Amino acid sequence: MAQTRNKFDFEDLLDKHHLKKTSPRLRVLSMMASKSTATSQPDLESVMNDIDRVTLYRILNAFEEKGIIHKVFDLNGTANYAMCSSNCEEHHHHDEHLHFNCTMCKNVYCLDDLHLPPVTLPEGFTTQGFTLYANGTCPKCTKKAAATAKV
Amino acid sequence: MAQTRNKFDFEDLLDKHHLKKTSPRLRVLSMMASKSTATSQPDLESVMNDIDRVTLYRILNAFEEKGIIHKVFDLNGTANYAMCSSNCEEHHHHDEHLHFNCTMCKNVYCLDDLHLPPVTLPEGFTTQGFTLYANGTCPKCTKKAAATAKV
DNA sequence: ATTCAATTGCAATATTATTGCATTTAAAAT
DNA sequence: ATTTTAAATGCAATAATATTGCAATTGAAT
Repeated sequence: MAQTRNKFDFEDLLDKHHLKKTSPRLRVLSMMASKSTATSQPDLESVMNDIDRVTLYRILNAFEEKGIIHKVFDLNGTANYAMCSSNCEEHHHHDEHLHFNCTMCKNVYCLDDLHLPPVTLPEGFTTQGFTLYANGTCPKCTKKAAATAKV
Repeated sequence: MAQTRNKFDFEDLLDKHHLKKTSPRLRVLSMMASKSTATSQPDLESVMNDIDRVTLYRILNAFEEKGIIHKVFDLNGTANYAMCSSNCEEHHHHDEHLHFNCTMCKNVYCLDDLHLPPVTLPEGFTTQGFTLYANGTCPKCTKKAAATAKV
């Protein structure tokens, strides 16, 4: 479930990272925070079509560098962005949770609670982090499919 | 280690999938099979710069559809391609192994032997498959780093 | 209120991907 | 072996996506 955040949370967040509180930035933040899934770059663009494409790129990059959001490519290679959980630090993301990519609605769910079982790598490989992806059908689409099947 | 394959293996492979044995296709296959890592689209393009870009796209798509290769996006969102292990079927890939993405050389290693520990998804999610990514330093780059550090 | 630096938006450019079509090539048929 | 046919390639055009430079604007500090 998306955390409930208000305007002031976002302003504080920007302050904390020495970013100016501008309207495009606040809008991007509130859009992302309102959703339970990650938001794809195309979606952001079409919803915020009055914000310049380039500005959007720059906002997303800035947020990512500051550790406010994290970027995750879905299984089709499109970039998706989601708010970082509190323990993300600048330049060092902790998004080692499960990314569930629904093949029907394309949404990417960040399932924070699910942590990965430990994996041992072959000799010589050292790792900074893991990311687990799953693809399949999300609850919403499962329901939808069941509903249409009944008709 | 890359399997040793010869020209005839590739011709058989194409035959099996009712694809004509053309020179561009055979070259793509032999390039991919000669490497122990997946090959990025940019690399393919620059090495095979005499093959038309469009042709390359079409070859890769055809191979992927037939289950000859699989496509994996590295952590920067660039497409990488690797030969499928024998148990890939058309339209249904079995690439549920670990994809190790080296942050130094950018190479993607398909570590087939490493299978994933079972993961239980939250209620409502049904999955078709998992993909585990790791990023870090591969054996080659670790050696390289050690060598330069000594100097 | 004024100043200054950060941020935005626009224009231009670069990179990456897709589509249509004429030409070529591999395989099938004769 | 030659001809025929369908598949595959390469080129040109276009679309979609990403990046860079710069002038105008805006938020925050003075």
